[in-house]
Amino acid sequence: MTIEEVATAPRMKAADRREQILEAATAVFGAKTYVGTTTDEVARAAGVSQPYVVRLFGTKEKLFIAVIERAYARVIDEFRQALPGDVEGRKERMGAAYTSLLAERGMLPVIANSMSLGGEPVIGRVARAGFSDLWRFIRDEAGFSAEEAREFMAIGMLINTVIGLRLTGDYGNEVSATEVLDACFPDAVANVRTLLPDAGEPW
Amino acid sequence: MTIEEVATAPRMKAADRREQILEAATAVFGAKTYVGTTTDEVARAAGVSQPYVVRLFGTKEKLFIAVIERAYARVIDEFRQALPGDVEGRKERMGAAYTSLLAERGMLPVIANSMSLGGEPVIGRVARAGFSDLWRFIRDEAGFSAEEAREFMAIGMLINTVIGLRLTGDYGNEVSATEVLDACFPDAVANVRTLLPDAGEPW
DNA sequence: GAGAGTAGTAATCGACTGATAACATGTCAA
DNA sequence: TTGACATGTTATCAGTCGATTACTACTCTC
Repeated sequence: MTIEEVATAPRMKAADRREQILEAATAVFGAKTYVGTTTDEVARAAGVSQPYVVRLFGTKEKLFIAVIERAYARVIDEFRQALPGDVEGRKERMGAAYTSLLAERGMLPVIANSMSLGGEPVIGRVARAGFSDLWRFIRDEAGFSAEEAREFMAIGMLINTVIGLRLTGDYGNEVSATEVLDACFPDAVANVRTLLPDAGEPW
Repeated sequence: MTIEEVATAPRMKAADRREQILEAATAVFGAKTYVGTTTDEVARAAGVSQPYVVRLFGTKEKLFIAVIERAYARVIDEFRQALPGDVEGRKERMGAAYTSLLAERGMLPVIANSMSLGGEPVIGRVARAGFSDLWRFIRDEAGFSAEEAREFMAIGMLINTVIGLRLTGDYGNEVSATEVLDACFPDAVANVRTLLPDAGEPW
């Protein structure tokens, strides 16, 4: 049995396979949006057949809901890990925690995408709940004031925009992109750019 | 010839019909995203047949590009009208100008949607150009510093999120939503809510 | 070692969608 | 008024996608 075969070996335990599919789905949904993604693309990214994806999650909608619930939880978890330490540096640490999630494919884009689906009856509810959880964490656990929370979230949304637009590819070539990136990622532009393969499709 | 017939009367001049379709398309694309919208929905919203929409604009993609170019231009135009007057109040006037665009169905959502389509080869380029135009206007014509521009844009993106999530429906019922809305629309919450029919689909 | 549950695939289908083709009707200049 | 062009429509198609069905193969327990 070769290593490659092990990587996509069949007969994985269902829970593990679920997690593997969720990770793949996050990447694909993040790159191509909820509506723009086919269950077959998710399946191939996860190395399983399309019907299996559907059967494991019921419907494409339920799969997406699992993806964004996992994503919101992941962000909050990452924020929580950034809490300990001096209070003055807390905001910076949490900001760094957020951008560090760029390394996890689709994690941020999928959240951004969910925030434009408020019109969807089911997904909309889940997305609003996720947003609410996020906001409450920042206010209650992180102890931000309403103004601080607004500013922090606002910058986060701007970062999402920069990611969604793939502005990183214009860094250095286009004045606006360069300025925005410098503004969003104060001293981490070089680092961030290594995480974002420019025009590369699947984040 | 009845008035109703006049309203959707045939034989409109092509330029007018184009504009009418663009307006309808903005509303529909704004409510259901680019990928999630069918050319037939746009056609019915505009009161014409689906093939005619396709023939007037070539493809669905070209139609969407026309929609977002029009939307970015509209926003900048609205900002420009807010420039005259004392410099101190400029930022507030521009903010009000932005939220006033909520009255134009789909205008803001369509821009928000375009900003998540950076991965699309053609649309992505147009969206980045629109964003760049916006940024340059704020920096050069409005005279914002880089920090001011970042903050202004960031709040704008947060507003887009609030809109996309349909958070307004939770105002008063849900603490997070109430706080965010109060933070985003300082003294215009009541006014803004009249512009946003809560759970209503087509913004 | 057998059989029952678990993990997975191949085949297929109905519904939808963007686009095209063919055709119809209104308008305007000469 | 006529004919050429502009403004539209109906009918239809080829491709795509989520979901279902029926089947196979592995694995673990008793």
